[in-house]
Amino acid sequence: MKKNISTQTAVLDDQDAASFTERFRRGDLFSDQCPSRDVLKHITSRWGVLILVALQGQTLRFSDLRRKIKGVSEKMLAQTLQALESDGFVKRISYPVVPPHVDYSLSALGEEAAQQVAGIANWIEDKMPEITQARQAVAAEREQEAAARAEN
Amino acid sequence: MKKNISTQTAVLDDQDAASFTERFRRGDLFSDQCPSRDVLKHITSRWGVLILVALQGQTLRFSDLRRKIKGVSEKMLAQTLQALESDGFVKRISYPVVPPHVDYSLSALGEEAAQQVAGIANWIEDKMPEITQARQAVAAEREQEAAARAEN
DNA sequence: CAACATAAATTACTTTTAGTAAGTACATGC
DNA sequence: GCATGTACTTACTAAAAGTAATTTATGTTG
Repeated sequence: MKKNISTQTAVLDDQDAASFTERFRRGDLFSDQCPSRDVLKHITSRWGVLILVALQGQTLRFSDLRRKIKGVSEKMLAQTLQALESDGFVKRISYPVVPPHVDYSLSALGEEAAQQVAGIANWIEDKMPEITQARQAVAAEREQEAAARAEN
Repeated sequence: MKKNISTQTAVLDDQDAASFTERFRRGDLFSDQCPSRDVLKHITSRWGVLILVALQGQTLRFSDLRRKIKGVSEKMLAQTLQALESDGFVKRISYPVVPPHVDYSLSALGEEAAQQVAGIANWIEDKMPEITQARQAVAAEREQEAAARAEN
């Protein structure tokens, strides 16, 4: 933490400190250091989104998830599941058998989060043709500009 | 691409190749290599979410965004804006004046995307107290388990 | 007239994160 | 006694993000 030099800044910092807890109790994603940023990070992480959508309304084993979410490594799957578990979105139930058997499912909070990210996921899948078209249009524009710059 | 050894796998690969375009025309986020994965990456990237929400319904300059989104570096802001522009979500208008003036706003497609991510953003901010509680509960559980393991 | 400020980047460099491949534990079937 | 299946973990490498200084062109200040 920064040391205060003048009395005035000290007072200002104290006001900040007083509102700090209150400001972060309800999340504020535009604020640096707000814990909600970590939650956003976990939920919207590359594999977090897909895990949440995959587990919506169903229980799956580790290997099921690995098969369903094409391209995820065991390391990242385990890591992301642990992050989501820490946030209370994912429930992990381990049966002490050999070979191991571990079930993953969503908590009530996790199902809510999953609905939100499913919104994005479905929107992207739906609009993918439009997006592809838009990407090509932007790329074409850029080429034209590049050609115009080359003439000078 | 893998070389086919038997005729049978060749046929299977041809089927895959035939359906490849069709399978990816509409996005499939669970498929590896589907272009929709890149779009998801851009939209749900650490700063992508915040940029989309910040630009919802309004035009902002580069420096406005930098001020609004606390903690973003100039490099990452520029980089993420470029990615979102490539996907056709963000419109960039540069006025050739000194000092430079560049306006950023959302396209129709971008506004739709922003609505989706705003859903997550608002949900997190709303539920942050609950999430904080859940996290503490999970942390407490883990400590208990750790203590139980230590007894053995 | 030289120094400085300004907005929007970009570049070089460091640190953090993600990806890859191999290893671990233990019972069961061949 | 060696391969198999499951859910991880670990060591290493590649990629991405963070940090700080530099760029560009011009108008204002001293």
